[in-house]
Amino acid sequence: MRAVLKIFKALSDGQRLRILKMLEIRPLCVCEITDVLQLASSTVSKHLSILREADLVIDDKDGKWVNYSLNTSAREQYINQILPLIAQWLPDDTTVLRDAEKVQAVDRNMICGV
Amino acid sequence: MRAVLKIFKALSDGQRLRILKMLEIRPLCVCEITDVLQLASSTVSKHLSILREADLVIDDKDGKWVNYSLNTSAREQYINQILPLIAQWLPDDTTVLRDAEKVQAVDRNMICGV
DNA sequence: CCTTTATTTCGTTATTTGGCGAAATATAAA
DNA sequence: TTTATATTTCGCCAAATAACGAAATAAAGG
Repeated sequence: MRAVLKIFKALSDGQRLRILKMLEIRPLCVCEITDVLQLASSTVSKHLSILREADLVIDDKDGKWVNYSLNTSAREQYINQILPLIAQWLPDDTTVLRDAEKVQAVDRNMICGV
Repeated sequence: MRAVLKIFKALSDGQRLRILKMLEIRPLCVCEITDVLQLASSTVSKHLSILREADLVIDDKDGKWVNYSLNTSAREQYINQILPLIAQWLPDDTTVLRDAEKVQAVDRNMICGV
């Protein structure tokens, strides 16, 4: 039950849902997500660690960047079953749509460290 | 997004997950659930109202009793998709199994108002 | 080596949440 | 109508959570 609870707790926050929906588009680094959500980078980092602890996302170190992506090949069935559900949810949510547009436009070399 | 968040928040508590797993067996009244979870009835009532607000359960008034059951015919797809997932999760969880045994044995006329 | 950039960790604060008991409500039974 | 039972609402407290900024860590580039 511990694992399931961790997953639902991770999913029960608006910012983290937004992050997951953004990651459906493509992998993102912390500062790209920070730019979209308009939160402190420490806050975004914390959200990502909660998603990672729940096995919903994985992180990939690439030089000074850490790329986060959906854990689409998780060992746990919970993740394999819930991520596809979320992927088909909220297609018309205004916040999610606006975030998606921002993700399309964002370039990490432009926005990070400005 | 509000509706989805409500659902995930409702699911992100251990006692509420236990309640949902118990309701998979059969509809239950507040005092039966109170007996299994060993919480104050006011606390159980609050948990049930959160599950009801999320549309995960429905309540049926029957005299002095209020029977709660899974909302298996919800209008929202979120509910229709997530309840079956939860139904197949945690089949071997010790707490869930112990709760299930208690539900089998419980008789509202015996335990309520003792 | 030193500086810059990206990220994480830590400490603090405000808000939310889960728990209880007492009081209020509703219904059944006497 | 009075009493008993089931449930909900309310007010309170303790614990958990989301947010921030500052400090620590890690890697790139001069």
